[in-house]
Amino acid sequence: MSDLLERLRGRGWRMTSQRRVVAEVLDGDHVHLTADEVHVRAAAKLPEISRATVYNTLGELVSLGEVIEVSTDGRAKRYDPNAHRPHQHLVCSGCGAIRDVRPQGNPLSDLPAEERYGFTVEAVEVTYRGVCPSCAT
Amino acid sequence: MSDLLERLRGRGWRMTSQRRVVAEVLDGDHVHLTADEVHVRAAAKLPEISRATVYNTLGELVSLGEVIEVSTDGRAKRYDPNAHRPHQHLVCSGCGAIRDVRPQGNPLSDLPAEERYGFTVEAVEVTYRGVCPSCAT
DNA sequence: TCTTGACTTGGACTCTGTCCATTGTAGGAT
DNA sequence: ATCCTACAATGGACAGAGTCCAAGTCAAGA
Repeated sequence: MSDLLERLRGRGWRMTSQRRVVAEVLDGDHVHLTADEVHVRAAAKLPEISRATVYNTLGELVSLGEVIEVSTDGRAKRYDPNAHRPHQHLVCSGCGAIRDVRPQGNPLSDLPAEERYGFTVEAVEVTYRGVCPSCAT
Repeated sequence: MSDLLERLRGRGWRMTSQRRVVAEVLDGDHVHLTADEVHVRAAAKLPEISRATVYNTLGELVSLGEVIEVSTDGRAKRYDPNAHRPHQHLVCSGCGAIRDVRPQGNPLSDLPAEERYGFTVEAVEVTYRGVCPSCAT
């Protein structure tokens, strides 16, 4: 994750302890925290960090393309630091748990022109929905 | 849409003027209203209908599988009455407009077992993101 | 027509997220 | 090493979306 910090510094990001802590909290695979969860974990390391700063920092990371914003359920958005490897999400309808999954040989053939209604299509999102082992009891 | 009302009555739904009005508002193709928009349009026909009833009714229609809940942007959920023909969504990142599109081949190839993390996979959602003609200026 | 349990109402409340004026500080300049 | 200042953090008020609940209403079966 220090390479992330390097990259950000290179882009002219002013490095503050708050931003560093938020970046640290977002490290790892299969991490999909809500802004509030990020705040709680960040505050454990830096108690005086404010909610507004967490929201600001997450928003900046998303704009910079370092973090992906995922809203799978209409509740709180989740933040996925695994932005540099394309992947899809497997979501539990019970508890909302999310796992990253990788596309097989399935390149999501582009939408044919006659189905585009004049849109410029830029991305495709695939979400698998199901029930996780813990919720399946 | 009267066939919808028939189906609901058949399932033991008590038919009230509020429910009828909500069902009418949701009629048509490419309809993806927010709960609030449904409330405004319903209130135009039945002024005393309450927000809570609109939410209740939409929730019931979703449970019954007659309407699909779509949350594409972390803002208000949208309600899609076109639940009986499988389809995908094309969403404008600018204004949030949604169009229904139909799958070409069969992009829903199941997730391979080794990628399921023990989940029971029940559905796949595909969302194309882009910019609509009006926002492309 | 009567009865009753299902439905509706509206207002309070929660959760998520944004805004803004004020205060603090990273990091280049001296 | 210290000073400056533009950029960042703070926290509290605010807003939008949705849920909850106690009380009143009504659809439809007897």
